[in-house]
Amino acid sequence: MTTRAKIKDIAASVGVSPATVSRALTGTGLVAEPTLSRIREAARDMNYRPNVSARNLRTQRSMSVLMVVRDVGNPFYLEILKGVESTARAAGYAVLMGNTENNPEREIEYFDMLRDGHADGMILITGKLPKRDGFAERIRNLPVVVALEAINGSGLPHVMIDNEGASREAVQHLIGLGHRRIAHIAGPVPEIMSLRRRDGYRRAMEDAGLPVPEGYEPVGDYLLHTGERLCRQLFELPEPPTAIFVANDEMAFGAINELRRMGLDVPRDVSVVGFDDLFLSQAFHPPLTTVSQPRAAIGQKAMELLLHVFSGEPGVPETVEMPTELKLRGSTAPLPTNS
Amino acid sequence: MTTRAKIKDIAASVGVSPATVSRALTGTGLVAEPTLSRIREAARDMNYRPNVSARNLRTQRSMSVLMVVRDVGNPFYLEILKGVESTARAAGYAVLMGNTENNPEREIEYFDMLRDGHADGMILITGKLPKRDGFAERIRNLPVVVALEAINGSGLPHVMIDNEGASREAVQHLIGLGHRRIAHIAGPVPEIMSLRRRDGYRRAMEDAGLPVPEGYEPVGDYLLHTGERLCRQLFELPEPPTAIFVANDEMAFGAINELRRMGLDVPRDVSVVGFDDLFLSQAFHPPLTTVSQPRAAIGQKAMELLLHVFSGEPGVPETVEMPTELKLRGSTAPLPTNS
DNA sequence: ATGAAAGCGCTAACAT
DNA sequence: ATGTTAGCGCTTTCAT
Repeated sequence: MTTRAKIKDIAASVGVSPATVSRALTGTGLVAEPTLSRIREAARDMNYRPNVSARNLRTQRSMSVLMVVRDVGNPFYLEILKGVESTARAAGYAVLMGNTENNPEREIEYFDMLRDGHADGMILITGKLPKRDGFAERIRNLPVVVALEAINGSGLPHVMIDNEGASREAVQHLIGLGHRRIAHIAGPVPEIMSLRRRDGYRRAMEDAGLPVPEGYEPVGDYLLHTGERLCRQLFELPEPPTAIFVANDEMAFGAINELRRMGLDVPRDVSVVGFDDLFLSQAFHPPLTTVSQPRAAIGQKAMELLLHVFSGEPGVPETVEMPTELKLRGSTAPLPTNS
Repeated sequence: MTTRAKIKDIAASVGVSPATVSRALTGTGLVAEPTLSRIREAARDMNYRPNVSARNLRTQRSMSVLMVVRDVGNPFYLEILKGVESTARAAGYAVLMGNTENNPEREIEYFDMLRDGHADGMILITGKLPKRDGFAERIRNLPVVVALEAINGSGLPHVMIDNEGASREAVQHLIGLGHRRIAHIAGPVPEIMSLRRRDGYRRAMEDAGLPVPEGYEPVGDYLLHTGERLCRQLFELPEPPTAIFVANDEMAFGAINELRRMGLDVPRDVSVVGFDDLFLSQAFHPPLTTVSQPRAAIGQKAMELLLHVFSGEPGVPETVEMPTELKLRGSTAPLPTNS
């Protein structure tokens, strides 16, 4: 490994000034044809690569974006990352991944990275901001786009799905199958996303004139075992449900496993609908009927929004809503007429 | 957002030279106590953050590492990333994620990023290197660590599991349950990892004096539907197996679903063992008996190896082997004695 | 169309 | 213990 070639080396080798080499290689200024080719050739021969630190220092941009999630270990975010990444790459940006683990300190660290020049912009998928005084104001004009979960009153552009509408559709599907005793296992309830999904459930029930009995809306935390526990709880009620709309797939898996343990068959005895359409939802038994989110498209859109912000052009939309799709699979069935 | 404070501004405000400020803030040189505190205070007041481009340009390091996988969408890599990330952070490094999608061109791009100064080192989890002439030689001395899959003859340090030993143990478990007709659904076979797992299967069979009949080693590609297809194929053989060792969980899910479709019960009629211990393997029905890899620990170890390389100290081990664990769950059962 | 020169913000010799 | 100075590699005025 010889020492790295610098722009000066190319200049010397071709017999021009460093400035000309820079112009030729960045394609910005005009360089005459005989010189241009010779410079490009020399660069290739010498295996030249521009030093990003030097370039970034000079141009005051890093050509990187930061995507911050609350848990890198969650496969859900990966498809979003894919969408972000491909769009970013196409525009010449690298993507850095950040992981907050729900720790506000770490969120702040990532905002700091933005200010450090580590990245030119950020895509936040964390559902909340650090509760520092004046934090929301301080970041209002930072190049940040929020994905997946709204952040109350942050004023930042965000790309979302219609959680309430999608939930309503899911519950309407159950109602259409003849179910009347439909329960909802909710997500962690102070969070906007969980509330929206529960709103959708309530709305569908109300529209159909169906009651939501006491105990039909247990609150969970999106984790497998909680799905099991809350499902058991539902079936200890005097009038257990015949169908459950669960706020995410992971808890839905738990619920289905618990039903099986209780000797109930899904979908014959109980119908279950999830939300997310995880990688394995169709491999599950029974294949899960669930709300599918266009994850890659959400990532793509978020990155497009960020590029729009970068461009400095006006008219960045504050909210972009992406369509969802209710995937009808094997975990839902008509209510037997004699039930 | 006022304009960003620079080191010069702090120097002016405190009444010292920029060099002193730098020394105080980096903690490197000794700065006397009255000055030190005043500088720190001023930095905090002015909300100072060092410009990374400038620092990197000067120090010739980026304090970032690159973790490159072949598919960010695969949840399997996430736990590894977690291990890498926490270790990297503790050492002051940021982690960049790269995604090759099995495209050699993109792999080369990431190697280029290393040379660009984008990152100081790289953790590769791709199982192969671009087949450029002389590529292996060119990178031999680069700060690169390979994780999870060996790269034949790359000479790079790598952290692995004992694929052969773990597979052997898995098959021995089936043998111990009384199974004799044991098949193996393999991974893509030119790849080392698949070969090792198959070797482990063969070794266990041979040690037990069991035959591997024609057609008992179909070759797959780690995908769900392939698991289904190859499983069906196995049961079209004159003597179908009573147990299957599948090279990864995803194909194992497919196999189990296919068995159910064929009216066979797992584990009553057929036992199935997987490899990976995915997030949902214990939520699956039946819960999958499988080989668990210490993913976070693998990531952590890989990063530690990279830090060792950075340190310039000798004695970087070429291979580190991490322990696996066979998780006994519900997809395996003793062979009925009258079978 | 090309060159000369300055400077992005920081750190590290070298001096004192 | 602190200041002076130079320079990391690049891009970009400003000349010509």
